[in-house]
Amino acid sequence: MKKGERRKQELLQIAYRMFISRGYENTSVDDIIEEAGIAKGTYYYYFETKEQTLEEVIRMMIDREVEAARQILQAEIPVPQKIVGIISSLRPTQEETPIEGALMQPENIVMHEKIRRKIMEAAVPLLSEVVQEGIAQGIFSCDCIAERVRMLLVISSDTFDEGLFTEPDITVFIDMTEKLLGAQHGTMGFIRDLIRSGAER
Amino acid sequence: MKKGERRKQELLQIAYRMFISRGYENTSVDDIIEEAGIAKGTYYYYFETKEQTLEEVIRMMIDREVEAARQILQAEIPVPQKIVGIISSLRPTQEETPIEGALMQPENIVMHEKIRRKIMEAAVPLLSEVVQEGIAQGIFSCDCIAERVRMLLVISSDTFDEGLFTEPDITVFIDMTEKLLGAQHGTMGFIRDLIRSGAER
DNA sequence: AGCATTTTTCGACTGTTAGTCGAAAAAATA
DNA sequence: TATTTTTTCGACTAACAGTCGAAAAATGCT
Repeated sequence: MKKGERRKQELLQIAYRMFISRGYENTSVDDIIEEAGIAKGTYYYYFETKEQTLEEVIRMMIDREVEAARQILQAEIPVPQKIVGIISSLRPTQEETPIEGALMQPENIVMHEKIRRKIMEAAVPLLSEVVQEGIAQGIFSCDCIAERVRMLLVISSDTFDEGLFTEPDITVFIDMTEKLLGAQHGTMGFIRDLIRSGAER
Repeated sequence: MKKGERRKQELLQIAYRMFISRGYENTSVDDIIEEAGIAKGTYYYYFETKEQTLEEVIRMMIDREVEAARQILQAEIPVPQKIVGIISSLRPTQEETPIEGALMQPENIVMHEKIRRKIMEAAVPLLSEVVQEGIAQGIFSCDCIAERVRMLLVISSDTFDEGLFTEPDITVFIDMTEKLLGAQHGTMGFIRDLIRSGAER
């Protein structure tokens, strides 16, 4: 029962790398087993279907990202920075895709969408907590927190996944974030500088 | 050159019906040709790939919906109603899926996402025009119209495609729509009644 | 150790699918 | 009628996910 667990982790790692770099649809089970140097039957001894592998790969990613997000949750930084920090730590791709980077958007919809949904689930409770904190500090003021957080995530993933970094896009995003949470105008303005300095790199 | 065009339309109709009712992924080319009573080669005489068929089916749907949306654009109704009318006329599924209805969300991501993007493209200019009209009438007040319209579409598709019709979801949606466009509180409140009366059915 | 049981591995096999191709049939044109 | 173009056919290929029974390796038991 020891060897098995190691093998499974190894396969998950390989699948993870390949799904990220070439995309889920463009990675065949044969590709994975060739890379791993095992036979078809061995693969299916560990996974019921290819989709289950994807599911587990995503769970792995999310777990890691949620862990990072929890760190930020407990950090000693201003609430607005926490929000942005958590959202961007839960962002997929970016560092994940070594060089290519864009291979996540164009034709890898299924994986992208599954990730998006899982992140949504994981992020709502975390961010809700931070928003509560913000309300307690008088920075935010709103009801229906979970629903607002959800909407914040939706507009974030649209804006950032789609790579909409024009000035008006950012302006609207900031404006909406502030109004969504009932924050004073300017509260989230620092996002602009963050994106600007991040985009240069 | 006449028979060919008819055949193609016929195939598009069949594909359309099958994609909608069973989903794109669950419809094989063999299913389509069996339904149409033709041979494989004939299908591929009209379409390069299955995906191209999907593309054309979607174009067909969107064209039809955009036509309906244009009617609303020119109608003599208040601007807020126009906005809602256009958005819901561009909504996929609903009437499209005769009985099943839900077959669009669960495991038909690729098609759903392609439709979403196409609708986005088509809807932004239409809605921007209406928003302009609203601004001229003093009902709305905002800059970055295209970006705001885009965001409105994003939150609409999330809220409605996902079927989030709880009271808080609707409240937040209405609130955000008003703030997004710089409308007075209450301007979009009628949406609640619309959803309520629509949901009963 | 020797034997039995469980875990892990193998790879040939099946079935489904998208897509190809050359040749025949049908329609249009001359 | 002859020829050229459009349309149709269906057998074929290649890629793929997933199955299965049997062999090998590891583990436990006495």
